[in-house]
Amino acid sequence: MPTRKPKPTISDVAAAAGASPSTVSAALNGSWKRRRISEETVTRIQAAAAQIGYTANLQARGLRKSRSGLVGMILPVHENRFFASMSQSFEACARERGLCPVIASTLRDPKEEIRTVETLIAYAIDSLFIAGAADPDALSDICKAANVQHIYVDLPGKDAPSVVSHNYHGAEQLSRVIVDTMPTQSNPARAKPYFVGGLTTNIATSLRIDAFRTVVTDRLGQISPEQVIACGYAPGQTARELAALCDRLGGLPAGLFVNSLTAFEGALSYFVDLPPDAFEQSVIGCYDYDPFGAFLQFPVHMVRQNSDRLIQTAFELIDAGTTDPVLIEIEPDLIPPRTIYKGRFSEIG
Amino acid sequence: MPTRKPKPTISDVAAAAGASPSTVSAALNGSWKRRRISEETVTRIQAAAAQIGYTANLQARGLRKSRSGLVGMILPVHENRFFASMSQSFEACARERGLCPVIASTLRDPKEEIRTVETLIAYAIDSLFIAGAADPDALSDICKAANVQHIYVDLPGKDAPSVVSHNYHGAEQLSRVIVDTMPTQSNPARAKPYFVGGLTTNIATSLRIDAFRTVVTDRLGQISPEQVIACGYAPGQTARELAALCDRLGGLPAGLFVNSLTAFEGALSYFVDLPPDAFEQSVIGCYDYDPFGAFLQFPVHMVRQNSDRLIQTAFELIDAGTTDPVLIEIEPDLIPPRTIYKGRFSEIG
DNA sequence: ATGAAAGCGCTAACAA
DNA sequence: TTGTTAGCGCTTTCAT
Repeated sequence: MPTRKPKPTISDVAAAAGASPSTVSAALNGSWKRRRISEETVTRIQAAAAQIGYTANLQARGLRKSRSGLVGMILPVHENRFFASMSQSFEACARERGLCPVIASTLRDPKEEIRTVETLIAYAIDSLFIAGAADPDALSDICKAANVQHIYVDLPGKDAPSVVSHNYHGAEQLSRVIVDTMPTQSNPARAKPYFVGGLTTNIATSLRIDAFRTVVTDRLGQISPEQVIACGYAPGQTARELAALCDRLGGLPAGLFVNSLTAFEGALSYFVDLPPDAFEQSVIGCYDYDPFGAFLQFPVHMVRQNSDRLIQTAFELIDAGTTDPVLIEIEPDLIPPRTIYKGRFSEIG
Repeated sequence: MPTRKPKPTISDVAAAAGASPSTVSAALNGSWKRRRISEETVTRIQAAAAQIGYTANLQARGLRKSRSGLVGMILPVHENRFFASMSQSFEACARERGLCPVIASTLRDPKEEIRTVETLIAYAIDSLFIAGAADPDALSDICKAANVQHIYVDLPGKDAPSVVSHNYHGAEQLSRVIVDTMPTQSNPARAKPYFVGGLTTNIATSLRIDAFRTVVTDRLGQISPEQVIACGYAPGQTARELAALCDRLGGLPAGLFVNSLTAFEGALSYFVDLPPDAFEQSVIGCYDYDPFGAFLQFPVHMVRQNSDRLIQTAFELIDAGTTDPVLIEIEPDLIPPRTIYKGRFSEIG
């Protein structure tokens, strides 16, 4: 077992460079311009630091400055292309600003959300981005109590700024393309479009349902409550609900609006057992985009939220110190079936 | 603008409970059992703490104990179902241990990897999990210099324990199913199987290529170098290479082994422009699994790495303080086309 | 059974 | 132009 050599500290550098700790501190963190320290000393100190392999202890710095340099984001799941894109954008924006991103998934569990936010605050994060929380407003309360700057992305909240997709518009477009291209069904039970997935307590979901209802009523004259199945996000649950529905109808409905990728994943696990021609009499759409989802066995219309703009705009608000509950809505895009969207990382991977 | 009320500290609690800071500290972090503090004082202190809404400053604690309670993981990209699953498993394991996970993506850029690891170390992470690094061994050096416990997941490294998928086995199975089910092609140019994606400098890729070569040679008698196109992970690049290949061959090859989901995504963006019958004379496989990829327009054989077991095993090694470069290989699973694997989160989403 | 005091590594006044 | 000092909030001997 090799002897643990302790990490060099600022005073080691001071000793090596023949300067005082505070001078070293200033020389190393850039604040030396304000402090009239000779450029020569600075170079000497930097050399010494490099020489002995000094790197700052960011915990200590954070403690002293009461700014940690950490930015937090919470989201429901990593295994979801939409949230994964949010993470990717979030990281890029955080890095640009010299901040260290901390991303936590909370599985849509309100208790877990609260625990996680408290933990992040305990680490003195400078700001928090909230995506897809089950109980957004509870989180706001915690942040306000702790005086932590925070912002909602993806879902609007009160008491803090929000940058969200224009859920109504997106769902309206998706509903229209579904309703307008639905094949005519010989079986009248299957002639109606259905909405499946999500939770009515989720604001995004409820806006999307509104849009779906309006479009359906507008185009078809009426809609019945059973056409909206907000059975949550869990794939397993969606699979079961869909199976039950198709059982009742005698096949897939002519139109299916799947709300969220996780629900869609559940739908897939049901679809897998269907014969290939089962999809011929249906048109399917999914709110949220996944490149693989775009090339399934049957065509799928998808709505792509612009995670880059969502996150970038949110960062700009945070940078500006915005704290009042403005609401900015970003237009999502309707992506036709069999279209692979080329993201900003398509030359990296 | 409301007055900033500073977060209550341990001495605020001390004052409120009529005790000393050190007693409060002990009472609150559980170390009071060792310190013979009366149960009554403990309850009194806990009450006071709850009363004034005290929560520990984890930065300060970390500084003092030189253990932050943070565990880091680096990976190439979030927008990849395999790595997203790793994140999900990593979070769960970290939380179980009362640790706070910090996940960073480094876009397969060696410089970025190093910068990121240095940042994580500067935040005094207790340990680091390395997944899919472009230059794994450079990271080991940094960790060792800083005395940070670390482990490789997904790719083996030297100088530290590794828990990886059995890449050879996985690729062998995938190659076999491809070669054995390849349709006979009228056009001899298209009769051979191809490997596309990844980098030969990546150990996982090179093992998979070995397996592919061996299987092809074994079954078909020979293999030529041009059958292996290790053009990196970027979707755009894979798309271009594939387009060029199909141009040369006059269509898709009879067998295609796509190495990694990002490469597969690139392949898709080429496939999208092909007529539906273009896939009839080919069998396609992808190393790594994606639920949507499992139900594409054409059947896809996929290899699913067991991220849960990968991460769990790695955590056990870390828990045990293992520091020598053991290599543990976890068997991946071959997933037949049109099979949706039900993960542990299928009832959550 | 509890408290006093020192110090983790850093930065920000304030002196010099 | 640089050094000295105090202190961020916490834990940990060591006294009491």
